[in-house]
Amino acid sequence: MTADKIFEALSSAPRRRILAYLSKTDMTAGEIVERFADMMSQPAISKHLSILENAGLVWREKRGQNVHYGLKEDALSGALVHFLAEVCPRSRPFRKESATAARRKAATKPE
Amino acid sequence: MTADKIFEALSSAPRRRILAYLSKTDMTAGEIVERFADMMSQPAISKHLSILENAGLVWREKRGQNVHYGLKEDALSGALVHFLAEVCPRSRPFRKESATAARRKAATKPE
DNA sequence: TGACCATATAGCTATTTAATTATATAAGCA
DNA sequence: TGCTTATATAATTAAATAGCTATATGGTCA
Repeated sequence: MTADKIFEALSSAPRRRILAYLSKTDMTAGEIVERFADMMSQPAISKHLSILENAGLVWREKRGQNVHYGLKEDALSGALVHFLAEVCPRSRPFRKESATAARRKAATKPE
Repeated sequence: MTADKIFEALSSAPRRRILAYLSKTDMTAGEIVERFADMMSQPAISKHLSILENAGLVWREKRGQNVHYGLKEDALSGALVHFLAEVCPRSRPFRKESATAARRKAATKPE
């Protein structure tokens, strides 16, 4: 939830790749592990997922034997837009646009 | 210049703080060191600056005895907006806005 | 209950990171 | 030239990260 945790979570290429997968659709841990087959072990992915969850960037839901993960778009775009607004003053317009996007998303998929 | 380097550069709180300073005005290395007095040594700051430069997020110019640093807003906002567009499909509108902002910035401060 | 999935945790190791102090480089000035 | 200031680099060390294998946890199903 803090900027520290979010940016640290984003500093890993595998974790950014997981976020990209989740941006298309929710997935189970096992499905994500498959995408990294012969590249990384199951426990490694599990760790990455817990880091992402801890940063507040993904949600997790146990359904029976499986654990489903999904992207929390608001948290991600919110954090980056906030940072951009702070550090790229000339990009201020982003802010207004972000508020709109956030509202649109909130209406679609309440967390 | 790569996403890897940029996100790794952004993963450090002191480095993000340096970027925030530079978003207000260009500074010399020494001025930046002062802001971190009794928190971090001069060589530590020097290293952070070289990581930021290496990621393409700041420029550096030697003027006499001093070295001036400044933010490369285009690189920073470009990278983050590109990432947002990839990972937060519902934030697509950002893209159009970003193109506008980039053009505005390019006209103001060519790299 | 007992075997079998799916996922998480433990314990370990190698690598990377971030800081420090000490020193080098190079510009400015007496 | 020789001193001082500004910045970078080197060498070292402590702590954090990322991966692995092995194992635990907890749900499902016969």
